[in-house]
Amino acid sequence: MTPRRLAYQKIRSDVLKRIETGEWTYGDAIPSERELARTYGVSLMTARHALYDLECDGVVQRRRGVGTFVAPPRIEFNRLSSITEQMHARGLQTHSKVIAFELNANEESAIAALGLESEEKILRFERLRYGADQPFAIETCYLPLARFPRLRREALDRGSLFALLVTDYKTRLSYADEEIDAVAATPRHARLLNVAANAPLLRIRQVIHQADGTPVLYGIGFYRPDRHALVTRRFR
Amino acid sequence: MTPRRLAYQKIRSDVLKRIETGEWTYGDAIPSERELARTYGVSLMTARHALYDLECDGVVQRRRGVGTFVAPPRIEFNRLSSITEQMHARGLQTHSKVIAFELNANEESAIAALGLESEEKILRFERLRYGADQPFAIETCYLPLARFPRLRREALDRGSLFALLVTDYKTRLSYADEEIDAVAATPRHARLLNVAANAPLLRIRQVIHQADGTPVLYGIGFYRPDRHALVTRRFR
DNA sequence: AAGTGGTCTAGACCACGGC
DNA sequence: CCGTGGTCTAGACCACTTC
Repeated sequence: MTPRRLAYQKIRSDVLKRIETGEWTYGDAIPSERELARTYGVSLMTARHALYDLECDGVVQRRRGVGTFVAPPRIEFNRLSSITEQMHARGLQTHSKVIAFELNANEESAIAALGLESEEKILRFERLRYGADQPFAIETCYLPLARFPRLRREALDRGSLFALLVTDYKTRLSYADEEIDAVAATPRHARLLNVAANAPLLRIRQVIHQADGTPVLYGIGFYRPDRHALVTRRFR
Repeated sequence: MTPRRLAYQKIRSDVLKRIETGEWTYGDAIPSERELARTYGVSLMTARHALYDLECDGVVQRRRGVGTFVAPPRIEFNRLSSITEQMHARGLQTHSKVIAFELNANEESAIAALGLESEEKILRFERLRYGADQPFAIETCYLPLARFPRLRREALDRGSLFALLVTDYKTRLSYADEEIDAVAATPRHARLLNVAANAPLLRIRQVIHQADGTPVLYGIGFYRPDRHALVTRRFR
């Protein structure tokens, strides 16, 4: 349970919940500032604070003289999200198989990407990822062992790595720098992904940072281009 | 008619100006809420409002118990820019060779991407792009002829397509939706790009929109992954 | 202890939109 | 006209950081 001691956060999350559950949907008017202030027994400024935050987050649109309305659902571009989250958002099932797990890896590229000293221990694991029961990606992750002790292989089998980092290790994920290119499948990759040898694969290398800027994860993923295309929007 | 300056906006823009002129730079403390309130003769809440807005815009960082500071300059990621612009920013020379130019193309994918009727005329051209005198990409562009009449082959040889669209046709470029994957080089691509047949290539398909949302350009690019990687930053 | 940002009150008046 | 959001006041107390 999360402590809800702040009045404006209480209002904020209550409104958010009603929108998320579909009780209020796109275009619906939500209670006015004065009404919220009255029902929650707070001052106008406090009710405003809640609505202002929701407007900044794009959840809500306010029109002077008219009211406050649920904003149209946003399409999130360029968002850092895990495969599990992406697939789930589209209503697709995923699962993974951990095919390698090593407590003391030693790879220069990972050490450099994570900004570590060469003596530090690194956790390395490799997962074969499935969507609709077909393998579509191989991902290798490197994490500093000191930051994530007791991370066990079994935990990875069960669920989302992102969820694990956030809940079990209190990681505040912030951003990822990514480099995307194309490579030919090695015989091993070809076998695991069920494609021809030398078939083109999309390769994404990423360093994920937490809120304070510290790198927490270095990942290399190889994706079957027929099953996973990267979609982005760029602005001028 | 002079729009009356609201107190919090006045504070906001004054602070912004001092940052833009370099009077206050990255890391500097800016006056506290109470100090701003006093010097502008407004209440605390009003000074707070100004600082809160600046924080939302990422101009300023606030730290409880410490103060408010100028935020580090933001790096613009995921910006829509042409190859010419990207290369130029890194101090690299590029040139292109137009290897196809067709006034009345008829390709379903392009017509659909541009949201046109099937009878409309489409301009199609293909360019082989060089960086440091080595070919690294083949790009095919489709544009609605009605929007860009008199676009001549010679103009493309000379300079940047983006510059042409902006200056000669008053196009206000706004955003691009892109789809990125990997494909094997066709024999023709392999020959032009000087790679082995079936070598992996990065493929980027994009629809560029102008400010009013109208699609103005559909492009397919094939990139040698050893000479051109895509770099992005994604935020949580 | 002093100073900072964070939350909150109980009002006020203004600007706007719809009826 | 009434109800809406937008701005603003003059205080209050709390939580946090630094000295």
